[in-house]
Amino acid sequence: MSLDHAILGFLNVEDLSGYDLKTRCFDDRARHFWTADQAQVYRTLERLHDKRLVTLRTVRQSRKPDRKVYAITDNGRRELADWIVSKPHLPPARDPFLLRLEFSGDLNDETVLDVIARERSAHQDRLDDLRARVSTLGSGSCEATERTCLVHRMTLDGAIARTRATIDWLDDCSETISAHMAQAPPQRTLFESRTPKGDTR
Amino acid sequence: MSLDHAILGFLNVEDLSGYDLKTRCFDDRARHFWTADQAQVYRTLERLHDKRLVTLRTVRQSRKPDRKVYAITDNGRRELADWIVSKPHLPPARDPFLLRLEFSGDLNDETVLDVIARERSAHQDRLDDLRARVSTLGSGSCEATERTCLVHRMTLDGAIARTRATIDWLDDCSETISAHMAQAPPQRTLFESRTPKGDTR
DNA sequence: GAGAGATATATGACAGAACAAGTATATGTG
DNA sequence: CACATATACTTGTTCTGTCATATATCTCTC
Repeated sequence: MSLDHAILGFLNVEDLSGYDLKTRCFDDRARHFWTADQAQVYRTLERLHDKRLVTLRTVRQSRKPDRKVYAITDNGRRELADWIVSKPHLPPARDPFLLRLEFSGDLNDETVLDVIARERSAHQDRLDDLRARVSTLGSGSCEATERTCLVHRMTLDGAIARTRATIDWLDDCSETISAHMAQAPPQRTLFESRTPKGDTR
Repeated sequence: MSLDHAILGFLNVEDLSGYDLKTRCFDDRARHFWTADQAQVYRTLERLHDKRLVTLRTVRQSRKPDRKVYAITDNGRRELADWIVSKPHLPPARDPFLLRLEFSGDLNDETVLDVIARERSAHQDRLDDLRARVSTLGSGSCEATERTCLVHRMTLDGAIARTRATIDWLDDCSETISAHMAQAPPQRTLFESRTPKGDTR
């Protein structure tokens, strides 16, 4: 699965320890398209080592705990390249906000507007973060090859494009509901006043 | 988890069996924002029943297997309403395509263009499906309340907006790489170029 | 010198999700 | 008549991801 290949991908650029992968890669560089927690990273590294896709050397440090530094093998590189060009499969859609929205038909307009506004705010925060990261790119933070730098920039642009589209759509939703409010009479709130239909068990 | 609330949401509209939920709800109506497999649906229904959020009645059918029809309880409705207005949390980003793109710095341009084109095609299929579903909405397929119909339309619009943004961005990526190809000398290929043969991972 | 925080790795327990397969009945198709 | 398909529910297994916690050392600050 993808976490294996994510780790192989980072190791293809440079040798890294589990700690490096967690902090520098997943929490920092890749956080707009993949995340992983520490336990997952360490266990996956073990698995990749068993499969001979990475090698391991222990680096003693003078005044810090030992580091276990992993390096990709030729098998690992082959596995990575095969995966990159393998058949694309879109992950199953799973969007908690659309779920909420779908079921908010019974809520009053003010409540729905508030739910939308809070969702918008979360996406705006994400957008600010993405833009801040793009703005640091030109200024020497990308010391890798030009191509590596280019595709990284592309992933940020992709995340930005989708986030912007989401925010614009949320604004449309707010407008639609506001318009609906203006022309419709104040509504009854169905949620509190449902007729109890169920006997207990 | 969200699946619990998805099921409560559907049951808030009408009583349903596990089979109904799987086929009519998750595979059909909700496939643009949530999916679930059969095992998951049945096990979740059991859990909701244990928690007294739904009730169960068995309906004998003359020439078909019995149906276990579930109905939401007042507790279930309360749980659902609380969840809808609860603090939004954006799910951690997890996009296999961005992962591939990030690590494709070593591939030759033609290969990357092909990977992008195949990804675009998958999104285009999704977009076609979404548009087809929107176009059936006006014509009486939405027999529910006006509000229920409105928010459902909004969820489709949201999925469309994001898919369109993704396709536009993929086109930008293709253009950028084509431009890069035109001006740069033929590149060394660190990876062997691999024939893009489907293989699911 | 006490405590917070960063560096570094590891394990146990568990829930959620995916994948596979099994049971049963009825209908339609070639 | 065999086979596929639709209806309807169930079980087993594995994988993935999350959370909490543990160990150990060093640096910085109050």
